Amino acid sequence: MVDKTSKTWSGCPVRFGMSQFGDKWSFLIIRDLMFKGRQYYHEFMDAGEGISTNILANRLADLESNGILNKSKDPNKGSRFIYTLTQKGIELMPMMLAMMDWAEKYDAKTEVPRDFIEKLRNTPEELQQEILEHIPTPK
Amino acid sequence: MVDKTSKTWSGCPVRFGMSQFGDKWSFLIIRDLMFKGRQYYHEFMDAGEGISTNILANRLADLESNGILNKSKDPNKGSRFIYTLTQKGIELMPMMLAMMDWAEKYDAKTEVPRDFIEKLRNTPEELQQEILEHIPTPK
DNA sequence: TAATTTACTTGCTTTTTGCAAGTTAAATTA
DNA sequence: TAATTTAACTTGCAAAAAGCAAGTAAATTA
Repeated sequence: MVDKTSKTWSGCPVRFGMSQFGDKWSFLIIRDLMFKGRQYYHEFMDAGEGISTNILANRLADLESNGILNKSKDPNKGSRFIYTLTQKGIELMPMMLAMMDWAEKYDAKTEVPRDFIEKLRNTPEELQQEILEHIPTPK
Repeated sequence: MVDKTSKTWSGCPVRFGMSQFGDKWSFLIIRDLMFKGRQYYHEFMDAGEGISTNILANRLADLESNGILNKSKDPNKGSRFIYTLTQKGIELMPMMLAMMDWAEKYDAKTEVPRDFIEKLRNTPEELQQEILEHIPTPK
């Protein structure tokens, strides 16, 4: 799990990042929210990564308590909750895009759509704006 | 447009990133190599994060086998090894800088030098070049 | 050549994760 | 309106990983 107890995180930004979202599952949840349009518990479960239900619940709670995502009732279906990125979460986009740029370069198997990667490298601001417009926000 | 169907990105770049450096300790080691000038085993141990020696050895081996860092004998002291970033590792810099930018914004306790953060936000290319010039490379 | 330095490895305990089954609350169906 | 289903978890236990302390091995220094 992400370390929350270490007294010594004050100071370093990388250590702060790790304490807020510094594990595999958190990154994948943020990816789902930011690029895949997923916003329900079962959608994260069914994303195909193999996350366990207790771990998903734990990470969602951590990310919420860190102010990276927001949990609210689905107005159209009261038995569901909707998870969305907060502004703080949305602003992780440059980091995520930088990671994707790197991965596309070094992993032959990575399959980011061609026009996505071209926009990322040629007109990143435009791409970010476009993604932003498609990210659901809490109403 | 941004993909939301989850069918594409079968080789997901975020997942690839996680498989290559996706844990707290790996990020901190990369930070040490990239920004702190650390390059010896004992320097990572003494960085003050509290990493265990077996975990450090494991992460260094993983990062090396993933081609992110390079291990070689210290020509000046044969009982030491020198760890340096490869080109692949160096190219994680934009991601690391994006994380630092975010953390500086959201963590009151983060203490990135003011001119560093200003350069990061105003002339990022220049900053990257500057950092690059200070990163030790394998001889 | 004996002691020391540096970089690990090993064995054991504790913590975290993964897996399966169980629970709860809201919505749908009978 | 009672019974079933759906969605989002929680719980308990086994397995894996991390943390801790002590030990080892290859150079280097005395």
